[in-house]
Amino acid sequence: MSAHADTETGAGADADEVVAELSGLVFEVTGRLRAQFNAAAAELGLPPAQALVLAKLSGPAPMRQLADWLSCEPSNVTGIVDGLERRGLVTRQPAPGDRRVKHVVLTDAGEHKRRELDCCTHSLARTFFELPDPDRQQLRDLLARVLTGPQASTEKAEPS
Amino acid sequence: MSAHADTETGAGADADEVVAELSGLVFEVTGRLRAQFNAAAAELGLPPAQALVLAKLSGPAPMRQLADWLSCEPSNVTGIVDGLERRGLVTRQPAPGDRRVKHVVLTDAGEHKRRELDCCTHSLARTFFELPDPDRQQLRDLLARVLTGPQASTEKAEPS
DNA sequence: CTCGATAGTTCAGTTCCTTAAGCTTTACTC
DNA sequence: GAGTAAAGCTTAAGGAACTGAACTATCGAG
Repeated sequence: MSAHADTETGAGADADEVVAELSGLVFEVTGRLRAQFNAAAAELGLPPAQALVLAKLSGPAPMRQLADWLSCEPSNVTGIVDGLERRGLVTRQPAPGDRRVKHVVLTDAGEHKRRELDCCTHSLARTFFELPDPDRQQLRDLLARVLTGPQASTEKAEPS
Repeated sequence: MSAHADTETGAGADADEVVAELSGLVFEVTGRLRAQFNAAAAELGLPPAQALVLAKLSGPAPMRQLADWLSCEPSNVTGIVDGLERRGLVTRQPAPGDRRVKHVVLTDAGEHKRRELDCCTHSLARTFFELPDPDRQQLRDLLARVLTGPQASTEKAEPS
């Protein structure tokens, strides 16, 4: 793999190579994860995107927010929510205070299905990230820091 | 959150909670990553799945292998490769030795586009995983271990 | 040679997703 | 208050992704 182990850092890597490897790994991980999630969703009779929405939907949320969650156009959300509604898992309710917005809310069946899906994804994560406990916590912390962005990472102790 | 903090591990977590958090984080990370990758692909005039194939395709590979990479049905691959062929990025060539299989091989334009895409994904990974170097290496190592599966994870020091 | 498995394709049908209108309701401005 | 811009959602048209079933062609083993 590392044809030019030029530096003597021990781990055999300048930053670019680490990034390249990371890129490849992330590709692979997300690919497998997506496949397994889709399979789990299909098991419950749900298409991928609809399952994704269901998983995210804890309380009533406006359509617009779903579009943000999915990083897609609002017009797309219409179809996905249509699907969920057809399956009886959500309903559209007029939002109080602003008659433009419609809130997507879970039905009882939707709540139930959501719990099932949640259970699936957790057990999926449990078997997928088959690591000793401390490593799992470390992975969690690293990912959390990645999500919060480059923020308090350079400073070690905040100046209080 | 942790209603039953029964153990006193200090980090406030029994394994289930860590897994639950990990599940949520991974959801978020993969979602954003997918969105950014799709955007980068669109920048190069490529639909997501075709970009995915292009990124994976280093040498000639039979259709079947692509299906495995994408975790999808072979019939789906036909369409995706049709798209890449229409764009002049790959060609289908009969495999020597077995006249059933067709190899998907990059054209010159395909090689070029692939390099562009590679460059994009690397710079994407670089900015997405904005962490100090040692943390980045650690993340890489953890992901690598996740991919290789539950194998030499219980032992700490390899005998080498 | 015949059978059964394997590699690809085609076809029909669903889902996802985007752009470009359009409609209704709000918010801003004069 | 009237006029206008903006926001939230929907519709319509079209491309791309994906599956399942049926089909062709090839390979391998008996």
